[in-house]
This record gives sequence, C-alpha cells and structure tokens, in this order.
Amino acid sequence: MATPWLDGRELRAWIRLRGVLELLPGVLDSQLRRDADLTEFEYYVLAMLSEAPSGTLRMSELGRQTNATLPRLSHVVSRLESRGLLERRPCPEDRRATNAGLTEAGWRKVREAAPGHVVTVREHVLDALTDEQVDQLAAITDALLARLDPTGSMAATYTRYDGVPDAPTGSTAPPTGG
Amino acid sequence: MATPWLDGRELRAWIRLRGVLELLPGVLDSQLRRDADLTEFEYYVLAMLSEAPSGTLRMSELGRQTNATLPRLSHVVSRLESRGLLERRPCPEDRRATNAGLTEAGWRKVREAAPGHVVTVREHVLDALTDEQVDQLAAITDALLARLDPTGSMAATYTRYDGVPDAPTGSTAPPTGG
DNA sequence: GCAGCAAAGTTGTCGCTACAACTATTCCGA
DNA sequence: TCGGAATAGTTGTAGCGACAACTTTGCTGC
Repeated sequence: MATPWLDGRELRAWIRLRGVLELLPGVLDSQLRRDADLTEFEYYVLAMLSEAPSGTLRMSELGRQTNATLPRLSHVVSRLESRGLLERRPCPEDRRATNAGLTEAGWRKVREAAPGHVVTVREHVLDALTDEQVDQLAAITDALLARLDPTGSMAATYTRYDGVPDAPTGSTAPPTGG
Repeated sequence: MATPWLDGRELRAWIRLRGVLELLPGVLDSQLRRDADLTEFEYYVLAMLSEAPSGTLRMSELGRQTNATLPRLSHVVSRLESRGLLERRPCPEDRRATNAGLTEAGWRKVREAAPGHVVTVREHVLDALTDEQVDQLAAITDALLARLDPTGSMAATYTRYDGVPDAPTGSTAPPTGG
C-alpha cells in the first residue's frame, strides 16, 4: 500500500496543468466581464442556446452542454432572465421540465460578445500551440474527460472525434443567426 | 477585422479543455474535503510549505508557488491559522513581509492528506494518459503558462524543463519530513 | 534626508458556486 | 391503478474568491 508518489516527469506535467487550471479561468472571465459584462459561464449558457434550434434548450440539456449542475444553472439562468437575456417557459411535453430560450437582447449580447472571446481564446491558448499540439491537446483532454465524467452525463460538448468533423457545437463558433 | 472563428480541430481541443477546466477542480476539491477537510487550494498551501526549508515561506513567495493573488492567500492563511495548521510571524529582515510556517498539526495534516490526493491525481489524470501524452501535456501546459503568466510572477512551480530534473517542487511529491 | 513611488500584506464587501432540502411530475411494476 | 422510485427543477445557506481600498515599510533620486 505504498503511496505512488509522482516522479519528475509526472510532477512537471501535473504542476503545470494545475497552474493552467488556476490561471486560465480568471483570464477568460475578466475579458468577458470587462467587454460584455458576462461571466465566462454566463457566456457559454448564451452561446449554447445560440446554437440550439430556436435558441431554446431544456435546462438539463443546457446543463450537460455547459458541464454544470442543475442548481448552479438554475441560479445563473435566473440572473440572466432578470437581465432580460433569456426566458424560461414550461415545457409542454414534460411538465417537470423547463425550457430556456434566448430573447432578442440575448441574441444581440451573444453576437456582440463572441468575437472578443474568440480572440482571447486564440491569444491565450491556441496561438501558443503548434498544430500538432492542438491535436495532442484534444486527445489528452478527451482521455481526461472520460475519467472525469465516465457516464458521459456531461458529454454533449466533447463528442468523440472519429474523423468526422463535429457539428459546430462550440462556444467559439460563430453564433448561428436567429 | 473578420473574427477568426475556430475550425473543427481547434474547437474540439478548446471545448474539451474547457470541460476539464470545469470538472477537474471539483473532483480534486471534493476528495480532499471529504478525506482531509481541506480545499485543494488549502492543501497546496500546506504542501508548498512542507517542501520549503523549515516549513516556512514568505507570503508573496507562497503566493507565487500556488498561483494565487496575495489577497486570496491572505484570507486562506487566516483560516488555516485559526485552525492551528500554520502560524504567521513577521519577517525580521523585511518588516513589510510576513512568514507563514507549518505547525506540528500542519505537518501532520499534510502528511495525512498527501497519499489520498496523489491517488486521486493518478486516477483522474495521469493514469488516463500514455507516457508520451504526459510529456506532451507538460510541453503544452508550459506553452500555455508562458501566455497566461508572461512575467513569470507565478512561475515558481513551472520552471522550464531543460533536461535537468526539477527539484521536487510538487504538491504531490512526498512531504519532506519536518 | 526627505519626497515620491513601489512592494508586501490586510481587510471589507459583493457575487458566485456547492450542498442540502424540497416540490412537482413521470415512469414502472404488480 | 396505485405506490414507490426516479427525474427535473427550484430555493436557501454557507463559504470561498475577486476586487478595491488601505496601511506600512522599503527604495531611489536629488
């Protein structure tokens, strides 16, 4: 039962990953907060809606696509609703469920915010890597997500890549118009 | 000035990295909270101290090694101090500075908590990757940190690897005894 | 030897997230 | 068809982190 301490190689990878975990969210948050008065998470809520048919999604599906728990999402959606960026409506087919849909102001907001966010992601992530590293990163994060979310209950956003391009499911794809 | 939208490859890497950013901290936090009544960040504060001479470090240096701002660190150190896990003492050489040092209880706590944390890191990160991917991850995160922290003001924990093994500077190296 | 700026920490407040508890539907089996 | 479990979502609360404001000490130029 000896503890399997990390060796030098493992330690380097882990400590640096931990650094990224600590620093990257803050960078993304502060750009969006400054330029669009949105949290990174709030932005993704709007972005995922903007890519759904009619800009509408069930709460639970929205939660999966943003990797969020339902309580967290519910609070965030309440705030966004009170700001007039989206609306809640009861789902006719399942009376337990709630649909969240973008309002006109929500569409505008996400279209305004998207370009700046993409630039930030490029500057701080993609531009730092070679093409090869981008693919390596996709494979690595894919493997990690399989451990972190084994049931795939939050899998919507990282559908395995089998050579067929994903449908544009990104936060950082152009918002598909109304 | 057209927005440089992400293409399919980039989108996959990014969305998955974002998923890891969202899910991994929670996994680490909840294990440590459950088994050691510590936040992942609190654990790293103790761990970094445990690897410093005499278990003592200046606040600002501790902040660099944990990738934390000073206000955040100050709050956390206050809590840990009130729990008896470390002590603050004014630094004799620079009267602006404060040293934080582990107490006996702090040493015990970090030694107790370390094995479970290492196992969690292995299970959810390293074991999911091939040896080659571990090295790729180190290179990728190194490149990202260069963008996220260009001045290196939080660089202590990711000293570039040039073929010379780092000194054991990890959270996940065995706590070097008192 | 002092004016002014930088560095090191601390503190207060606000907002977000995790967790637990709860309600309301739907599904399933006998 | 009815009782129990699972699903979908909301709400209350406590705690952590970001940000701004502030104090104290050290450094530099003149």
